[in-house]
Amino acid sequence: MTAPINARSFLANVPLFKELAPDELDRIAAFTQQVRAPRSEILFHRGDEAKGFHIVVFGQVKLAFVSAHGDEKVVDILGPGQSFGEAVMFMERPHVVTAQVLVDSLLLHVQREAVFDELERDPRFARRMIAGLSRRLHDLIGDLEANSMRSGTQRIIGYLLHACSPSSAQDGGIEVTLPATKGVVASRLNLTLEHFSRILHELAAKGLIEVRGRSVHIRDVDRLRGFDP
Amino acid sequence: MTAPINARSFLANVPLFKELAPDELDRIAAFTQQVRAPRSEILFHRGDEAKGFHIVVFGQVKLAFVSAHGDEKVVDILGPGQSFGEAVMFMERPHVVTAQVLVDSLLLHVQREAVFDELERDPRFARRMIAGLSRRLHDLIGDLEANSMRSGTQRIIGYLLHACSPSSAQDGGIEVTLPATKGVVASRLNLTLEHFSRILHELAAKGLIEVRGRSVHIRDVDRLRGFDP
DNA sequence: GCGCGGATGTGATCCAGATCATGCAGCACC
DNA sequence: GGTGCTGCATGATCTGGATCACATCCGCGC
Repeated sequence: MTAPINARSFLANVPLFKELAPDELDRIAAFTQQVRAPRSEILFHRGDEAKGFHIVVFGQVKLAFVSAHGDEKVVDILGPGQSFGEAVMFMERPHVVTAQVLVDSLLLHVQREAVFDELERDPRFARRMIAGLSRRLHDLIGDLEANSMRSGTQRIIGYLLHACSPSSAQDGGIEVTLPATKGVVASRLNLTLEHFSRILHELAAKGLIEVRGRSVHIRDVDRLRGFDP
Repeated sequence: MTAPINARSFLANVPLFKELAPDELDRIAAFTQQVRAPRSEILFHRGDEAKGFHIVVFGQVKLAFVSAHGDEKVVDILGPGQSFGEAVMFMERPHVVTAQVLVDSLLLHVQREAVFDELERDPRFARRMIAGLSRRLHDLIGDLEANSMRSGTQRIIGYLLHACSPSSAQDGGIEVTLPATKGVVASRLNLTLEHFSRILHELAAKGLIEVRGRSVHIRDVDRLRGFDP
């Protein structure tokens, strides 16, 4: 299902490919295919070969470890503009996580060859790629720190604060909407759904937040930030 | 304490710089300085500016999170040939971990500028850098998985097996030497020293390993691998 | 060979968070 | 207006691993 024309215009808006010359974009587009995936579809499993990497155009994808026993731990929840699978593609290794689509989505799949070729040609592209990997690495270290040095409550607070950081600091508080079901977010934070639920209610009981379905209202950002110690 | 001549010959043997042309090596060397650091010296703290990245020539360095309360969690233990600090350098962000020297060491410090310049010039170098970052990312995801999906015992077994994987599979078993004190290794595995000690003794009690100081003798690799479930 | 400090072993106890079990609310689909 | 699903809350209980508190061991300088 290759559709170079459409893919091209999407590509042009992905951070990674912005400012590429038209001919470069054409070459990339030639190796790119659109992937429509309905909710709950699995894009790849751990162990599958990585022939390229994915970009989310619209929709939502989760990356997760899945144990032999079926229980899973969500590594990340990805939305429009975000990409995944690059690292594993560069190493020419099988995927280490499983990617599952959370809501009906459109993705682009860029083949390895296109990226490798472009790296040879355009140092700016290489820089962009390096920047992307570095950012990922940085975020991952942040998660590692959170998981090993902070309590569940602290992780949730951190997550809420992070999720709302660029948003308008209205003085009536801030509204944060969880990107996925509570179960998925809980797992992303390395918590069980039950524990997540309890902590949310505890924070609500202390007047720090209000929860209505997936939307969390933070009454006072600073008070939430300076909580618990 | 810049010493281009010596640094050059070290650089030539670092995986990252292997196969670079002599003039490229010269340019890098011009921006590289040797750093001698005695045991327990801190190379940088979380929050310090990252002006470049480090390579271990000989010796050993640990990277760790340090909480306000003084307790730490070791992220990695690095030996000769390994480098660290690249990701943070590329993002032009302060360090997120603290680096402390474990035994008297010699390091190289390569300045940002040298790397950025070289990236422009040599796509092979960019590829090498990308490969390095990808590997790091991959390993980190492995740690994340271990910490969130495996028990302490499983993490220790995994660590032992990984540490001996390329070594000679003598049929009398394999000898693994812990790279640092048990306290440091324990923290690396996200365990307390006490817990680590107990698990080691438990494994020894089951006849799977023998521990004598820092050296661990694995009687039967396959039996160790297929333990616990 | 003595004393000292860092690195360990071991027991007793504690606790955050997981598990198990159950109820229930929405919401789509006959 | 059931009937079945998926998502969520909440109570009761369990447990891996952390903490605290000592006792040791071992190398090293003097």
